[in-house]
Amino acid sequence: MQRMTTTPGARQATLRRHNLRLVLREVLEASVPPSRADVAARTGLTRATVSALVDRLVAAGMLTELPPVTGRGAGRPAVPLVAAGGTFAAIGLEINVSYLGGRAVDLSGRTLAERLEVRDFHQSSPSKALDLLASMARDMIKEIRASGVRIVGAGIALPGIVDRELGTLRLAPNLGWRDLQLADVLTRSPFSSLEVVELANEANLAAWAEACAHPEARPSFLYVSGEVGIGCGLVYDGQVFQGRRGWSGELGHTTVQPDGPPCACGSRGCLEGYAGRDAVMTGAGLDPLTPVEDLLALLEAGSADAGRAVDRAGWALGVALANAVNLVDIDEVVLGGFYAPLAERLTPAVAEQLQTRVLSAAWSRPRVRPVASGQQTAMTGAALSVLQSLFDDPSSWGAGADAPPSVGSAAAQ
Amino acid sequence: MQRMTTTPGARQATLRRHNLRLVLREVLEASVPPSRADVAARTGLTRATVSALVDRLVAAGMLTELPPVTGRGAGRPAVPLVAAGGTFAAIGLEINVSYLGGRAVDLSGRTLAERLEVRDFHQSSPSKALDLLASMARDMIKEIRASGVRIVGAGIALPGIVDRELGTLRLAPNLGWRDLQLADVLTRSPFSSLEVVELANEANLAAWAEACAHPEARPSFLYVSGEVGIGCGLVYDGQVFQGRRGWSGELGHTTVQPDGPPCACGSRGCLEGYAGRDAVMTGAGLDPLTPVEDLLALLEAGSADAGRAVDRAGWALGVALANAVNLVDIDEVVLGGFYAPLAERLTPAVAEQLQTRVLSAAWSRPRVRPVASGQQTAMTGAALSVLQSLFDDPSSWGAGADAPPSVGSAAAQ
DNA sequence: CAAATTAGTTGTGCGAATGAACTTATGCGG
DNA sequence: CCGCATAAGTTCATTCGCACAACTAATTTG
Repeated sequence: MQRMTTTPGARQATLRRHNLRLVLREVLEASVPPSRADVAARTGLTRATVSALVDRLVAAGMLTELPPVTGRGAGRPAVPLVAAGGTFAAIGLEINVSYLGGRAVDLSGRTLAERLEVRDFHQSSPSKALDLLASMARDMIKEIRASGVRIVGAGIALPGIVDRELGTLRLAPNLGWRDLQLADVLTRSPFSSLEVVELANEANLAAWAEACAHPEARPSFLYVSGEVGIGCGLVYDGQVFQGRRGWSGELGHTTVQPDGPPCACGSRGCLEGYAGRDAVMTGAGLDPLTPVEDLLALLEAGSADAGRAVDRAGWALGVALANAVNLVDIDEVVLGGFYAPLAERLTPAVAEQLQTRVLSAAWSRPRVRPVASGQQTAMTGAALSVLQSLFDDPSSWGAGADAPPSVGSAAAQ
Repeated sequence: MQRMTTTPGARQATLRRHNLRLVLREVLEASVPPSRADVAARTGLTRATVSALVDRLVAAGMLTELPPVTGRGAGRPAVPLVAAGGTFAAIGLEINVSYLGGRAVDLSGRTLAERLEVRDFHQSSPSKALDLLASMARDMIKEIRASGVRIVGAGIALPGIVDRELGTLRLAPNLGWRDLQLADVLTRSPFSSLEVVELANEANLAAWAEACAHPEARPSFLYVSGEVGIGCGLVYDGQVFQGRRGWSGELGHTTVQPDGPPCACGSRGCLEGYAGRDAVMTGAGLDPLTPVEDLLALLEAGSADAGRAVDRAGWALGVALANAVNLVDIDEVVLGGFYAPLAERLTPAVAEQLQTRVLSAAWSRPRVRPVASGQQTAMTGAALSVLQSLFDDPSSWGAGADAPPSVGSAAAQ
């Protein structure tokens, strides 16, 4: 679904780039470490070609050979290939309403560093938050570089509408931020030393992380990120659909009841008014800033208010999601953010609305499940989305040149 | 956003296929017939390479050279290239609730043949309608082949949920059809002689036709097809988003009012109940089968009922579209089907809802406009979508082999 | 009419993948 | 314990598409 403005003519270098990427992906997405021969069989390339490409990727520090496995029948034992750890990493950062943090992730998916600052950022000062974020990033970059890891770049997840082309945060209603030119921030201190710096919507990136949790499956689903605001990310065949300018996924301001209560956005009956964190907490008789655990406790204790608030959220979520599913032909919905811990209670109501309101539900019942990729998913997604630029073109990250004849970094003397 | 299940390894033939397609597209999408040198400049390929590729495409009958244009400054006059007419064509067929028809379209976009049978197919017999469609197709195929044109294939547009993988029409509520195995039909008489036969949703294909109307612009919009049912097609950067199984675009069963009137689909408050053709006609005090012109006349005459019905439709459409726009980051809505003639009256109400309900509307007002690609758009789209398979791989349609040394078909002797 | 300019063609060289033969390393059966 | 079957990985000549540069062709300009 995405094509660059003008596809450039393909030369032979394009061929190699393509196949290099193909081989790298094949290894990274495999459920069990494949050998060169496996990759050759799966891609249709010859063993000779794959071997040459793998050698480049190994030399560039993107893949590693594991010790040969013996005992799998006759023949020379295969050398399994896996993503190399400790050579390339990316930093994912996130500003959210209730926390701010960062995580550095390896090509092999390992977390190399992590920071988290839990604090209320409702109506906060952008410059203070951004300074905090920058110093966190600076700190992590220093730590990681010290251990000899090359940093591909950083991605920043934001809970609002981000114009990825211009580097602007148009609107983050719950942070109280509006029309921020983040492009300047990105050309300053820790970020200016990085090749790739990206902004994106929090929900889109969380969806990315969830998609990467099972790369071999190339899943398709709609990820719903329930926080104070409600965003969503559409994953299609393992790829995230980001939209032309990156504004997709504003599920929270989808209309559930056209004559419903007014919303701060100027519309009426938005999903957020029924299923946003504040609405649910308030409906349950809690302070909006209360942690989810307290709500779970109330539900456990059988509180009628809490039950009603959650049921109403599930109903509204179901209505909004049914609209989305009717529109884009997706059969799985993943509940993330603060919906994840509530999933057991939320799922039946959501599923019921999907069942009655989705036209295709009659022969293909949409599934609903909680997120599988853990906490603070968006910052992981931000890191992974930056690593993607390495997957997409390994040759521009050192896998292009011929492998050096031998020892160490004695090249180009 | 779309990738095949497993991308095959690229060999050198892949390179040529890619560039062949690139050159063909470049010529077809150009707003003014380009020369070989123009194409070279735009693609980044060398003039030599482009020349060789163009020669193949000309030999295969996909491109034609126009007489050299002189008087554009110094230098040897350029030979403009255009899509060749009269060598390749595709057949687009459509079954709709109020008509059934077909259209054969040329590579150059010219209509070579056309058939239309206006009749009421509400709750009709599938086999009768399909027989009629098949005989129409047979007739057109014969006529076109007689004039020496090669037929690439046929596409069939259907007003319902089509499973493109299985070749099944799952549900077409207004035809009264359900779970039809069309795969058999497609392996029978006129269709069995064609290389490409495709099924798709009517709205998706109409969106395709609309997208092809301005190929040089690579437009992005949401096409709304208002008929008895309401479907939509998402066009993104000139490409139609068809969904995994082709079920996308069921806008008509999007919820506008969760506790609204029950719909035949089993849900409540579906858009179709407010803005479907039957609802609008009935609301205006007309018989559902009345032609749109009568409704326009009533509006002209100042009928309060008609005005109210259309306004209500515009409001509901606006609500439903706002949800869609919030979800997918599209800034243009195109009104097609019976909404096209009503567009002048409908647009303000739709635009008003979009303005208040779309979160990004504050800084990027969504545009609303009527369709530009004429009547029975879906069958044109069906033909164009089949031609796409030729654009996508010209080499498999005769542009692969080396150009014959000279005269006629005296090759391979 | 010569010089400048641009379009299109020709021929050489390079690079990436192929394919077949080869080397390496194991299991298995006598 | 040896030799054969088997499979992984490597080597090298071949193939093929594109780049590059030199060339020819056809026009405008002065």
